[in-house]
Amino acid sequence: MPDFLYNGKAYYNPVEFAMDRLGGTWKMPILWRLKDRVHRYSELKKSIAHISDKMLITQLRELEADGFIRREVFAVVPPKTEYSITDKGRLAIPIVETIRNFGIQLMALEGIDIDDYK
Amino acid sequence: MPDFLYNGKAYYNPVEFAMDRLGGTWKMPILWRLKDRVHRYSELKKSIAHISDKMLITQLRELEADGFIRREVFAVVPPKTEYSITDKGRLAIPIVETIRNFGIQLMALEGIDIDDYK
DNA sequence: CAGTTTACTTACAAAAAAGTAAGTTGCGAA
DNA sequence: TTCGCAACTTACTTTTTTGTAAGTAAACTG
Repeated sequence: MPDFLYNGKAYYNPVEFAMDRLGGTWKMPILWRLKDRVHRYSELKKSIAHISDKMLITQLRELEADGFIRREVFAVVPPKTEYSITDKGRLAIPIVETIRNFGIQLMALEGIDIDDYK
Repeated sequence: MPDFLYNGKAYYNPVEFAMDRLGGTWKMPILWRLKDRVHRYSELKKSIAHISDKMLITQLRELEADGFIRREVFAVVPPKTEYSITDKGRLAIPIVETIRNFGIQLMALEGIDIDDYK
């Protein structure tokens, strides 16, 4: 397995490259919400339990920098910002779904109640 | 999205549950090797560039505790230990492959050379 | 009896990710 | 003139993950 550099960072394999973009506690939950419809910042905040402003905004910014989502600001007061998924971001949805289904499968194996996810 | 507890830890969604088991720098590379054949500790060490003894052994232990791999010790000197994937671990392989393919796709989009992974 | 081999183990340090809490902006409403 | 709203921003701390380096065990070899 050869190494490669991207934006000054060394990666050892494609899994690491992918997870550097999709990984962490919050990115996949965000993409999962945006796959169905546009969300305002405050809607994401309400929809994703436990996330703090700091985490929400940093993850949104990183997803935007990676081209997975797009941010549209409206010049109104109080402010309004809408986040939506891009075509590139849509490429990630099947992967998120695969991971999610695997999680549900593992949860079922461990006897964790799954009904909320069906 | 409801929370749930497992082994004293709170999870917010199935993705987090799955990634708690498959995530980190080394677990998927290990499973990816074991999918084809049994490996001795030293073979994994040689095969996975940059991994330290500490990381290799801790990740192997966690994968074993989660039932994804199995460890067989031979009573010989110098020691010999073989690691192999379990049926449960095999369930993870398609997920690893999906993530890996997505990583390759992203790398291609960024103009990173992909030939080594085909 | 010192050296070699393999699979670990341990202590410690560094880096990365995540969390907490408080503050900022601009304007329309009360 | 103060208040509230929505979308951030900042400073700081804690937690988690990863890395580094050195050491151990047990038996066979020369």
